[in-house]
Amino acid sequence: MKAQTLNHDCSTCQHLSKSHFSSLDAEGLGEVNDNKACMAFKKGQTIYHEGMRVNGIYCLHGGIGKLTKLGPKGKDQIIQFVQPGDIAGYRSMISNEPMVGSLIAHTEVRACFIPKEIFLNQVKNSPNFSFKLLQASCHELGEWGKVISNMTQKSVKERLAEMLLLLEASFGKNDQGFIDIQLSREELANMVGTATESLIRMLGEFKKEGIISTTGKNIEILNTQMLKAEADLMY
Amino acid sequence: MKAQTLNHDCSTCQHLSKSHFSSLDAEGLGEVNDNKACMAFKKGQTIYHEGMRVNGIYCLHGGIGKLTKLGPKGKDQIIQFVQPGDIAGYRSMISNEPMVGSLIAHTEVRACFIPKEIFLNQVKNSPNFSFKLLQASCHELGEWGKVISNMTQKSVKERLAEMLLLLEASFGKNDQGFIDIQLSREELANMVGTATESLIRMLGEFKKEGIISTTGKNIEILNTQMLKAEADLMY
DNA sequence: GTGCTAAGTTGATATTTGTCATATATTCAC
DNA sequence: GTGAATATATGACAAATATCAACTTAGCAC
Repeated sequence: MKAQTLNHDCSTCQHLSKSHFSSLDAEGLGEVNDNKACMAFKKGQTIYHEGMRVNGIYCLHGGIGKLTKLGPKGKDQIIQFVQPGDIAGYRSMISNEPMVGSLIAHTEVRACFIPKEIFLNQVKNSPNFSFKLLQASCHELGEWGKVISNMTQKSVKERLAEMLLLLEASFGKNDQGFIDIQLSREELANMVGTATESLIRMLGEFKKEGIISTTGKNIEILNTQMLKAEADLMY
Repeated sequence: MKAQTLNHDCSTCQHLSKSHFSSLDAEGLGEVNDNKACMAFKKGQTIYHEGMRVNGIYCLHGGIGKLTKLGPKGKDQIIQFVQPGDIAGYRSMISNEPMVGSLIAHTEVRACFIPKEIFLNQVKNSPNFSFKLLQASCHELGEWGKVISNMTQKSVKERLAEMLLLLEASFGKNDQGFIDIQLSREELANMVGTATESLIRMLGEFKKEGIISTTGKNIEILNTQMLKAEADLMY
């Protein structure tokens, strides 16, 4: 197996088309490319900490990152996953606030660090890019609004059902039909906002009803319709 | 009492300085001013409905609006209040999605409707304005992130305590020391994400402990420190 | 004022969820 | 491989919260 070139070129990055950076012109992309620093992070490593002021953003091009937020009770809640093509940390950069969450390498992660000034230059100079970011953040606000009303109004079981559907939608299935991300029961529990034991019980119920099956950390959705019904989705 | 002029001028609007429109130049503001339509809404009236596609945004200059989101159980949850100087609906306009919530006049409301194309013109032509919006939406994302982890990890009592503090912070106190917004018990319950009866009980506990006092819909915070402790705020 | 309606309150009880203890399984260093 | 650490699972119980029913109060049209 050929070793992956660590310091690859943005213009030939296979994730460029999915990234906001695709709306930059050649000059802008060149500036980013010339000033970025490619980095590799081991599984479990913290890329940046909540509350920190970071001097740039990270653009993932390999692996999966997780954005976690320390809750008032000291539990780390997973707020969002970061996948190749996604950029992390731009919110804090733009609103000039500390990072609202920590970015952790959930698998081995490869990411480019782009210094704050270079990033802000693009925002300033490229109306296209800036509008793309604005669109993205507005879209995300809508999504988070849904999350808020789901979290406050749905039961744990409904939230779990919905989360499983969301995980399958964003990570897809692997060859064996399992959702293509590995999460511990504790992580699942933290995402849904419940105790680990409760989560295990509800997973068990779904298994008993034949809606899902699990092998270790692998989860397969057997009956999407029933799961949607459990999630109380009307759409 | 002199009747308020309905169709007032943006450039002399007393809320301009608090509004994102303040970052427009004279020409841009003029374009907005020439194309806006001032409107008045009675208490309880719906300004726009969730799921609708609206052809513009609303800029409040009088009264209080509430942004509500229909939860999966059919309960209307208040997601956010809209105060003079705030604009509502810009997210959907920019991400080109249906409105994520309904805007309801919580008191009598006066607002200007600014057509979509005029608004988007300013976004396109004024980098300042566009960046302000980007900053605002990024800031809001941070706030909503906090809401998500609070909602999922805190108890109802803690959430109520925090909400009371937030209400006082954003609406202030009136002459008699009451928080300067009137909300029904049901609305309070929906904001916190609990049943009305549960909310009443917890308000009762706070009263018994001397932390707050209530007269009808009026609520006064008697002991901010204790309320902060109840909210489990570490900051 | 009378009566009507909606909002607020309270108590009893059911349901959901969390906590603690403990058992079993899995992983990993060595 | 062995054993220690960690993750997963299950049961019993406690706490938090929702639901239902009844009742009281406040607001409002007439």
